[in-house]
Amino acid sequence: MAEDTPQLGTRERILRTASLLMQRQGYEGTGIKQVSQEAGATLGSVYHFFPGGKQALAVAAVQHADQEFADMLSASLSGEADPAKAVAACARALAGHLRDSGWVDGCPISATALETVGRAPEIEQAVAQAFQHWRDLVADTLREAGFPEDDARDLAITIINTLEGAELTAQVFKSETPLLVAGEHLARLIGSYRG
Amino acid sequence: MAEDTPQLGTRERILRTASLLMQRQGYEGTGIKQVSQEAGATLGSVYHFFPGGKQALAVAAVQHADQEFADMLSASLSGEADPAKAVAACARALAGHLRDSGWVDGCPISATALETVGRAPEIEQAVAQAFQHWRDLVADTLREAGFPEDDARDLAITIINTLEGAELTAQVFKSETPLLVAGEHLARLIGSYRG
DNA sequence: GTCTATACCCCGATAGAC
DNA sequence: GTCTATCGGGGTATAGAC
Repeated sequence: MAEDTPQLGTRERILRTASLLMQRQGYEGTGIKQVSQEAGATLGSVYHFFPGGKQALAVAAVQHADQEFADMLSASLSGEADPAKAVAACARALAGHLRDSGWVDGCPISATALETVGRAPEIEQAVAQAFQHWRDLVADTLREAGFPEDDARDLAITIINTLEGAELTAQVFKSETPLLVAGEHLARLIGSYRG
Repeated sequence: MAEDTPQLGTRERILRTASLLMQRQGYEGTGIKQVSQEAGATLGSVYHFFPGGKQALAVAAVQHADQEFADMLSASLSGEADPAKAVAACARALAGHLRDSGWVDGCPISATALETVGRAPEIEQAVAQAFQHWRDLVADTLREAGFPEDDARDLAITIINTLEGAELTAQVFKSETPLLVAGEHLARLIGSYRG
């Protein structure tokens, strides 16, 4: 675990560590003791900042990951004028990042999502908000490029879904191919609405 | 938990129960004691049939889910002559099944996959084999419909990925929409290769 | 093959001194 | 805000009678 810059506040360090560990190990696989140790904090501090316990920590970690991923998404999407090219570039960026991490840093919240769906409503809601947030960023990009409202909304749904699935598959196969192919297919799909 | 038909062998009961629980709760969230209880077996029986412990049980459960899902996929794909329509029908079938389960029975192995990727090689390999198996079924369907080898292979990758991501998203939003939209977009993508 | 008992460990959570 | 000690429970896994 990378030591975070020491001038970071304790709460922030706990949050980042929890978010990273839950990305890699999921909700059930991540212990509060492990979070406190790798964050360089004590167990008491964790419960001081997150009195709601593990669930509250997970909600905050998901929200933190939401913002981080949204920032990366925005940067990727604004790099190209053509949204089809922008989405393909985004897929390539995700593939590179995944490979650089040794195939462990995929979607920051999908493991937690799958473990808690239908079983921990507060976490589930935070996950839904994140997905909706990312969708909206994509839909906005499409709308600004001139796509009609309905097409933009539907395309945004599929774009996020497909990247999600491709990232999972890329992790399992330890290969960039699923993400790269997904990027090209999504560009093709977007292009098919242009004609 | 539905009581399985009692004439089923103990090993088979354990396997089905483990597969179902890991589908809903993931690998880390599913305990061997819970599996044994809900399967109507004793803890000793579980270790009798799966001396490798929890990891070996998970590998067998993933392989079991692989076969079950492959059967459902084959049935869906062979229901329509046009592969574009067949994939859309498959998405609708998944959506209906997911809804009927109260949004808990999504992809049977993705939770386990995300929790164990890079951390439990044997389970990871079983997951990769399942994904490859499903891909091959789709690729075969496309090839039989006259698609060139390369296109069939790439399309199969994206089709499985997209269904995977759409199922996750449908669970989180408790809505059939992501799967239905994915089905239509995949049909459109397949159609775009028809010239 | 089935069952019970148990060893050993780590989990989430709390209490209370500082 | 930080830290230590600890509680109660559940986790995986094993031993050995039947």
